[in-house]
Amino acid sequence: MAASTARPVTPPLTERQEARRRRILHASAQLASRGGFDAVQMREVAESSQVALGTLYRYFPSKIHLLVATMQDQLEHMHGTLRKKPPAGDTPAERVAETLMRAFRALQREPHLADAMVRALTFADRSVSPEVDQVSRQTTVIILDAMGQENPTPEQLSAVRVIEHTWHSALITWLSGRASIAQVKIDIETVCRLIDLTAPTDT
Amino acid sequence: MAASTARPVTPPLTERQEARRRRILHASAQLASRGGFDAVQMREVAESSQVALGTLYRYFPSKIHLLVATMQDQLEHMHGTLRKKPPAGDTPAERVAETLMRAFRALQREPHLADAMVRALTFADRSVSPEVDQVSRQTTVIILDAMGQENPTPEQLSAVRVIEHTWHSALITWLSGRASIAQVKIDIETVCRLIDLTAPTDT
DNA sequence: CGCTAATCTAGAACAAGTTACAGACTTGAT
DNA sequence: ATCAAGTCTGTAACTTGTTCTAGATTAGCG
Repeated sequence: MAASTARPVTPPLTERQEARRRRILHASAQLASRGGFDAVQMREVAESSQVALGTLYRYFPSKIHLLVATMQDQLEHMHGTLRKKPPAGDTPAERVAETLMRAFRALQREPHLADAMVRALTFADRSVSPEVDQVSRQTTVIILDAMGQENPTPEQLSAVRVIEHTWHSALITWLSGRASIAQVKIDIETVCRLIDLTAPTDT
Repeated sequence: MAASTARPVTPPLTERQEARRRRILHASAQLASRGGFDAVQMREVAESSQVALGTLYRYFPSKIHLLVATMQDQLEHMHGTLRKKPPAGDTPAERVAETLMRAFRALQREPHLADAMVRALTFADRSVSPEVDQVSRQTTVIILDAMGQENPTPEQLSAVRVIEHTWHSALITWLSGRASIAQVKIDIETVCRLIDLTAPTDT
């Protein structure tokens, strides 16, 4: 089972197609950076990226797909950036918390973009599951990286999932103005303690 | 401070108005129970509840407001139900996990309704913050109830917030088919361990 | 009862996501 | 170079959330 894990239907894009795709993602991020989720209007994205509306929909079958893809794109960036300066904490919990806080600070620099991406991510329905899952896997990798765990136990994977849950939901409460930055920090630090709970138990 | 904690602008409703409000919420829940978020169409809600579209919007200024209010409504129900049979676990963590799993099973009985409510909750923007906050407070009360904690420490409140984060986000992953029921159970149990971490520490 | 303000109704109108389609352009193979 | 298949463009249409308006109804008050 699980022959091709990723895109089942991605006949390699030509150069111009790749360029179109980039233009679209760029326009999406740009519009999102201004007014957040609402400002990413499909007609505007099409116009900004010099592509017909129908073409936009051929590349990204819905606004949600587009924004989730935008998030994938940004995540890759971020992972690259984070790799360069690995977190310095002594314990896995500290390093994960530090990593997430660093990501959080990056999001704070573009709160509108964060709004668009995170709202899309949590609003996505089943039709976007593969893409959302991809984002989730990418996030998992980042967290495991920070933990410095090569072979996580199932227990640790649960902890990582819970951390991701908290991460997404805490972002939402922050974006909708119901939690302060300080509170998000506390929540992240709190949930990261779960790692200590599952880390040195056995072997 | 905090004179009127709740609705600042709620001149008491007449009987007929109260009835209209109930009809609307009922129609909303009913439509949601069928097709989830998408099936709750404002025109249909208006028609089902025998109210003009404009009136619907006077009562609930957006679809999201309506669905969040529907969730408040359902939460009250649930809180009542949960009260009757308090959880039987020995530790606070067990009792909270048991309570949430009970709530989860209730949601499983109406997955479409759950979809509509949870999607609305996480998609809500700042304009719905008061209402979403109300839901959050209600959830907090339910969890604290299960813990049996009268005077939670700030640390415990953080743990509760993290549990709520996990609860919402885990529901989302389940609703969008990216996590199984078993996985949600594990995540809930995992995060509830945080309670042990913060419970008997001091005093 | 009769008045006035607020509320409700029916329905049109508008906004943005999505779909549909006819014609022009590209691509790849021969 | 030519042809067929697949893409892209421009544009209109459709859907559903939201807003607006004019006229009916209701509620509270003298």
